[in-house]
Amino acid sequence: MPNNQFRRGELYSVINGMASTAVARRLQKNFRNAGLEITIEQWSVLYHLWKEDCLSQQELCNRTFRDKPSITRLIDNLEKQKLVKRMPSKSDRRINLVCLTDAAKELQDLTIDLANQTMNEALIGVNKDDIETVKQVFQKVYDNLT
Amino acid sequence: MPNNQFRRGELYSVINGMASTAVARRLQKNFRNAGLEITIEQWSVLYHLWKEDCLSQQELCNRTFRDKPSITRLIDNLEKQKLVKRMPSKSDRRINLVCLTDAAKELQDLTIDLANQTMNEALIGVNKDDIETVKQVFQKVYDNLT
DNA sequence: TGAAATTAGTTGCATAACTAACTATATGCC
DNA sequence: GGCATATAGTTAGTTATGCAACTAATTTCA
Repeated sequence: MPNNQFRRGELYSVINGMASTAVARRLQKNFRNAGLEITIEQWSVLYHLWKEDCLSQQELCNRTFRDKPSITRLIDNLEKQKLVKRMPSKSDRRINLVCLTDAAKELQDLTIDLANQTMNEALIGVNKDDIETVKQVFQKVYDNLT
Repeated sequence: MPNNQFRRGELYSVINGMASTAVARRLQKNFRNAGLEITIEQWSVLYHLWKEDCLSQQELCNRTFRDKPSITRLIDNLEKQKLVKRMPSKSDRRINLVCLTDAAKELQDLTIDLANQTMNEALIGVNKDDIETVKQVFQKVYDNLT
């Protein structure tokens, strides 16, 4: 199990996503403790659908930074759990629109609360300017590489 | 495929490790282009062994922030590729010491160069103080959650 | 109009992650 | 000494990721 032997100055740890996986693990645990059976990856898809329902799979790829096979399988699993439904687009028969079910709509408030709580726990003692800096660095890194 | 539609101010994207996975993907690609068949996960294990050879699996868990089954399988795969060898510890028969082979030692310089190059590409236009801030925030988040 | 190229999505294969349950060895303590 | 507990590592099952190759529908353009 991970412990606290991380040493400051270890840039390669950034590659391994140390902090973000710690957040992800905690959020997953908080979902489980609340009796929710969704994974954080599934939740991240739902999150974008709550903001805008019935997106194409390609649009979900763009918004969640995943490739197409990943989205295909996440949607497969979400469909099995009856949280989303694939609807063929009327204007372009190549496209599946992914739409929320009522069951998924009911998860929105609770899970977003849990996510906010988790982020608050994670960010105790971190000041707002530094959070802004992290976001800007992430954006820059992402832009540099894509 | 991920594109550049990320919007600033989207904290949940941090959860998904957007930037660190972009770095990981790029490093993986750079390995492949150099004809190296190792994954970045395998490389992260080798990286710690280059700093200190013949660590126990538990110690590799601690240093790479992975759980025990993950390390078991990474070592399985590294052993298949003849890059490490499990050696039973003489003082404690529960322990496997994971030691580098000569083949692995030869990978050190090239792969660390590739990693440095990748980090440099990723960090173009990011100033040193901001990198320090990111590392400190990561450390704080990690400490908060563990 | 019709062939070539592009776009949306799926499938197969390999690697890796997490959880839970397991074996084997070592340690603590009465 | 011997039982309870802790530690090191493995195995099984599910989910997720990355890549390459694939099908089907749409667009481009000669």
